[in-house]
Amino acid sequence: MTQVDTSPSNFIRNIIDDDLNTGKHQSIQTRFPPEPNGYLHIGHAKSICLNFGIAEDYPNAACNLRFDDTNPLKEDVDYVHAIEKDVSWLGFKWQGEVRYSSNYFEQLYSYAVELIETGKAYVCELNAEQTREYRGSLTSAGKDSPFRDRSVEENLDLFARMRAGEFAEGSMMLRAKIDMASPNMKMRDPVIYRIRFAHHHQTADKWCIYPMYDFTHCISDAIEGITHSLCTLEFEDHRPLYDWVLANISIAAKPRQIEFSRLNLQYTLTSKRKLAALIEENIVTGWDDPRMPTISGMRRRGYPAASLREFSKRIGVTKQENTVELASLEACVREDLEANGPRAMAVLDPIKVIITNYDEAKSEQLVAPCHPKDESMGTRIVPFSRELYIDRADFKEVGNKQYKRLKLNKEVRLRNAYVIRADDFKTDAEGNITEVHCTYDAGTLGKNPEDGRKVKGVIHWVDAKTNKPAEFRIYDRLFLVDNPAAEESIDSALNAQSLTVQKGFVEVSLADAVAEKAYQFEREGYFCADNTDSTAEHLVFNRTVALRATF
RNA sequence: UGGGAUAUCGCCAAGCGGUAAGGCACCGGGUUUUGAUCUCGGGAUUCAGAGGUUCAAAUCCUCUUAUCCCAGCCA
Repeated sequence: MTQVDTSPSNFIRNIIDDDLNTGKHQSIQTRFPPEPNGYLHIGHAKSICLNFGIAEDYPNAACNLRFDDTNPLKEDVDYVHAIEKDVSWLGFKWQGEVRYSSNYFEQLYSYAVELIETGKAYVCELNAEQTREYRGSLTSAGKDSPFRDRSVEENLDLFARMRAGEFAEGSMMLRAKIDMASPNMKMRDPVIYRIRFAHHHQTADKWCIYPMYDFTHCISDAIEGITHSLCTLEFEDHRPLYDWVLANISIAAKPRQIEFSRLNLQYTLTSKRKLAALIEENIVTGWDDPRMPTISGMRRRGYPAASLREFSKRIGVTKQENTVELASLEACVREDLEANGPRAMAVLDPIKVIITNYDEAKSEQLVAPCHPKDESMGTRIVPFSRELYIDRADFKEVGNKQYKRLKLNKEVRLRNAYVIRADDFKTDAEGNITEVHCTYDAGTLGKNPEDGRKVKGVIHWVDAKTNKPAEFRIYDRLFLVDNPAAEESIDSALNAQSLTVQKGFVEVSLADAVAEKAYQFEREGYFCADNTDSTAEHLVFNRTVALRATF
């Protein structure tokens, strides 16, 4: 028996192993640092699982949740709460209190002053357009700002007055004095403070200057004792700056930034900005629309947190650009739901079945297992009587050999009940089937026909008397193209059929279905009651994912 | 010659000089009161390409090619 390997291996964990083995670090500290400017999505789930996963797997390791809130214009406390909820729901616990970069504004300011004092930062008055011109291009060097050689005293004075609110937004900025000719654009005297007369969700109106990401992140990491600062590939060019800041201020800690590739998922958008646009344009109903790749959307859709963790584990962590197939995610969802979803029956597109040889006054309380393999899930009562509903797709007057369902004059098994034979059917004026008349074999409950007849097909059904009406929301991918991010106009790539609604019935045991709790509606797929719209009076079920279909 | 990164099966991904793991997808067989599940079996003579070093190379060296990222007072 080989041991089940639960902790994944990847190049980052290899680095950590080395750092532990060589004694560089005694324990590991990571952080998950979202900006509270939107909801978390599947891409964040990868990062969360990486950072918190490391914290869980290494001795004395921990992971902080830190809001990188240095741009008050884009942020909101509502996002803070939603993000906390999503991380918790995914099953992770952050160390101590939630952190905010804004907690460190005062220290950040002091370090900026230090940089000025050592001649490594200066107040620049170039406007935005001039700044861009002076920066040069990818293939040509930039040129020094005319304000670059101000005296320390003047810089100190100006910076203090920037903080005091004496200057207009955009009129001044603090820049690190590095190298305007650096081949790395990020090192061409990057802006480290800008003026913003904006209300901040954490610090209110205390500040009118805000530090930039590159200055803030590395220092926040150092303050928190982060050993490994994990971020995505687009920050590779920022690493020299990250190290430069820490090397040029009086802080001892030297966290290491390591970059990994972000997750791309087929047919889905993983950009907060673009997801926000979908909401803006009413293409979806909100961040938690079940079609959204957000954690809250997937939760509402019925994806188990464990399946998202499993997915993160399976896709791995590398520096390679990647686009993961949707099938890979869905396989994780199905695997979890197959094991954990109690079975039930629901008919999404009903037609009536009348069992002509079944007593009108009679009704039975059939007992059905909640799971075909897991007896611990128990059983449920499924009422059976003369009139039932089956799915429209499960009856045909004539069907070929491949069609294993109900055909005229043929038999089929009603799941958890009897074998029936279709004798007749009725249609409406348009020729649509409205009723199927059947006879049942009373000797086939819980056993095969005694004469040895083979009945191949099995179809699901609900009792016409005791059922509960329900709305079913069937979801499909939001986009027709596998890389919607590459589209210049999203609208033409939209899948008009991303949501279809069906009205049908569920078995009575589902009357009090709890929101987000997964069920397998046999032969239909995995469903859960909608956490927003489902009520006892009006049941609404979301199809989380269909069953695998192999015919 | 701006800089930085990446190239292993359709999609992910192990591999770290000793002769190509695994998952998803796919294709076959079996079981089954879910066309589900489960189960058994199949698949890279080959690691972007070309040279080179070595008894031995996906792993080391050289060159080439392709792709991604960087010119916000966003993160």
